[in-house]
Amino acid sequence: MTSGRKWFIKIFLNNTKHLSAQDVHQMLGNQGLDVNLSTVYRELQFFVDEGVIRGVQFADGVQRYELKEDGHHHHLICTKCENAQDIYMENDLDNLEKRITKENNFQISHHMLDFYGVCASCR
Amino acid sequence: MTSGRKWFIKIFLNNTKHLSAQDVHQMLGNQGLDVNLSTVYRELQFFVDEGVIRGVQFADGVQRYELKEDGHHHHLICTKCENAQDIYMENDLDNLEKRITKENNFQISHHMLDFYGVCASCR
DNA sequence: CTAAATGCAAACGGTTTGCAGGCGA
DNA sequence: TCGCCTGCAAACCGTTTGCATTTAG
Repeated sequence: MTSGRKWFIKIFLNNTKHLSAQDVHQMLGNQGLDVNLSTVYRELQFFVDEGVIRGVQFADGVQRYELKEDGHHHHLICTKCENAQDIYMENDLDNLEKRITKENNFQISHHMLDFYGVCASCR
Repeated sequence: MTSGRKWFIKIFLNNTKHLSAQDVHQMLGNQGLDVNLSTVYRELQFFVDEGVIRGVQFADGVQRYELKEDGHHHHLICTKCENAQDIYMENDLDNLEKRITKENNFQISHHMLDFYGVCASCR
């Protein structure tokens, strides 16, 4: 457990956002920590392998990460300010998944559901 | 309307798949059409601007395209063979969208819903 | 002391762009 | 003819990798 790694955890725990490698790199820089960008990528991969974080993709194709302990949820992505917030749904799409699995003979393991639109503060 | 552009349309009309620029480039090549890759990107952008096709993103971050006239639908993406098929839902998530819009004060314009799993032929 | 973590530079894959020439209307 | 379409090469951006060095346990 190195000092750099400790900072990683702090950044993710203190942040509700969905961070790209560049985001993390910049936030470390803001704290005076001059960590190499490739180290950032390696740390992110490390935490993915450890099951601590998980990658998410929005429409721009950039890889972002979120804490896995936040559980399964979906995103409201503002097309103006680019911010994304999490939303949680009871029962999620369980019934829908069951129906689709049956009707299409396709064994669903998980899904990604993201809503795009304009958030309250951008309207 | 150049000869190359005609081929583009054919490829999309004859194809139910979700094609990346590289896919299209290769398919053109298979037909003996040696179109430059950057031309492919430009054609794709042209058809996006014209409203003929639309970009879609799966988990790998590669930009793919589908015919817009296929209407709104979702995807069943096989994690083994990487193929994606379209599924259509009556009423879609209309009620869900309304509820979320109201509960979160977020004006939803559209959504992306993709299911990941194993398709019939890969099981 | 050893394995893991890091910096650095180079390579990579997908995508975009500037420019010069070619083609369609 | 004129403007759009195209090829080519170079640049770009996010990401990965090899290698030498430093650090933690």
